Amino acid sequence: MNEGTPLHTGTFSRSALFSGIAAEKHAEILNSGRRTLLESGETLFFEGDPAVRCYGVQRGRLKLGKLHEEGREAIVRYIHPGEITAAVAVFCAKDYPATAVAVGPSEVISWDRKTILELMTAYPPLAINMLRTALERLDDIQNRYLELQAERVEQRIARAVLRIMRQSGRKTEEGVLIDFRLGRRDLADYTGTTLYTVSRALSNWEKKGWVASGRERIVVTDPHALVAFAETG
Amino acid sequence: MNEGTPLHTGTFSRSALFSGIAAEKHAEILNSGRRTLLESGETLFFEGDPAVRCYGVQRGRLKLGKLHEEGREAIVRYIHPGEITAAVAVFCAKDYPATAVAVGPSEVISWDRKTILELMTAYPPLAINMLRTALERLDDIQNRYLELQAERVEQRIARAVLRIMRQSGRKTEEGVLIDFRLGRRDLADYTGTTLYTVSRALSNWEKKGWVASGRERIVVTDPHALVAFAETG
DNA sequence: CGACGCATTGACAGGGCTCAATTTAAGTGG
DNA sequence: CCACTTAAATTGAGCCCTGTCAATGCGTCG
Repeated sequence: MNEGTPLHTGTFSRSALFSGIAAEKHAEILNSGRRTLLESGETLFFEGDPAVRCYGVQRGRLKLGKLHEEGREAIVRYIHPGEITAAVAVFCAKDYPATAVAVGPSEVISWDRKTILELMTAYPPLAINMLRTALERLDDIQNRYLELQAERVEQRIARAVLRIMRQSGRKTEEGVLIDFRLGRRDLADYTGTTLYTVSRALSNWEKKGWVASGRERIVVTDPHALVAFAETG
Repeated sequence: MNEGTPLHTGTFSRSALFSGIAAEKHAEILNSGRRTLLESGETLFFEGDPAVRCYGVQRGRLKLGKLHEEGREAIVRYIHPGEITAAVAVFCAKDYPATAVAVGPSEVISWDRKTILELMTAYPPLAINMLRTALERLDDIQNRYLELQAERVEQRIARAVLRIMRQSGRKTEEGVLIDFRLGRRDLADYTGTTLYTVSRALSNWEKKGWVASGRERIVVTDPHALVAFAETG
């Protein structure tokens, strides 16, 4: 699963989060956090008030999900290296009923509420950068909200595949491979549909030669065609 | 339209945005912005890079909408007094294809990118407070995203009415009145459905005695029943 | 190699969108 | 104050997309 070159790379310690902050301060900020290794499938919880922490992903990938009564789960987003998550849990006092599952072995750095607030007061650019990423996500989810309202399922699935591909694609000779285990069920939970509909869409695209898919594995063989479909319906 | 007592009040100058900042600095921050009066129906645009500004609502109410090809509009949220909007336009360099329409006569204060960044660097709590509200909205829209995925339309409409009621309700002897012009079409754009479906839902609830509605006017006569319906389906 | 989990495919039903025709209410100008 | 205009709301009929359920196939991992 390591062939090909990634379209997009990110490392936490030199992410946009630290722009505007002197390089020698990075280490200080990183050291005030706690490093944790996660094995594939391990779950992080964000509930339990005093102990809430926010997490930066160093290595690996987290699947941020939220439950909505009766077992129906939705995937809110994937958290890639260089990104931070669960800030909501830290800043909005109330419980944050979400869970993050490690997709593959991962490494995270976490801070408790008090520490992160002190760091932000000490380094205003840190607060501003966190604000920027929060706003980017707000924009992202607002767009997905619009799509969910206005577009047909198959179109939404196409957009989701493309979005994930841009974040986690590896260029291979076959096409762009999504380089982590992504099942039909995951895509369904991410786009708000059922695994059956996702399966039908993929079969459909496979016939047209736009993708090649297998068990928890998707390769986009004709990105242009898929983009065209995503945009015109 | 002024009978009854509001459930919820807000003024910009003493909003959560300024918590942790010395009172005498409020005026300084407010004065570095530009005051604008809007008449009902007037529209703000957030595109046009150099001039982008973010807006705080002093008085009145803004309807934040986003277009999605072919005239289909979605209402992202209502901005109430004490809240700020269009921070996305300021922080994420790209265009923010959204518009805010004044619902009733309104007054806003706005800052350009440079000014707001300087203010946040000078007053770290300002950045932290903006981060907090951004995260609250992120949480809000994530929840609505889940609802859109998991719930039936009628249930979503109920949640929307309740949400708006909590923000903009006035207690009258008839029930809780939503104190601004809110048409079927608005509710439909807010919940991702059609005005026909909204109309049917309201007719339905009217028969049950949960609401009393008229032209661009909704009174929730039995909030408990509506809450029960919103939560159980 | 066997068993479990993931994926595929078909049949079916129904929720909600679309379109069209009316009715009701608000606003406007004489 | 009333007639007129215009926009909002209601209601019905039809149909399509997509969720649901069931049966089967297949790839992986223990």
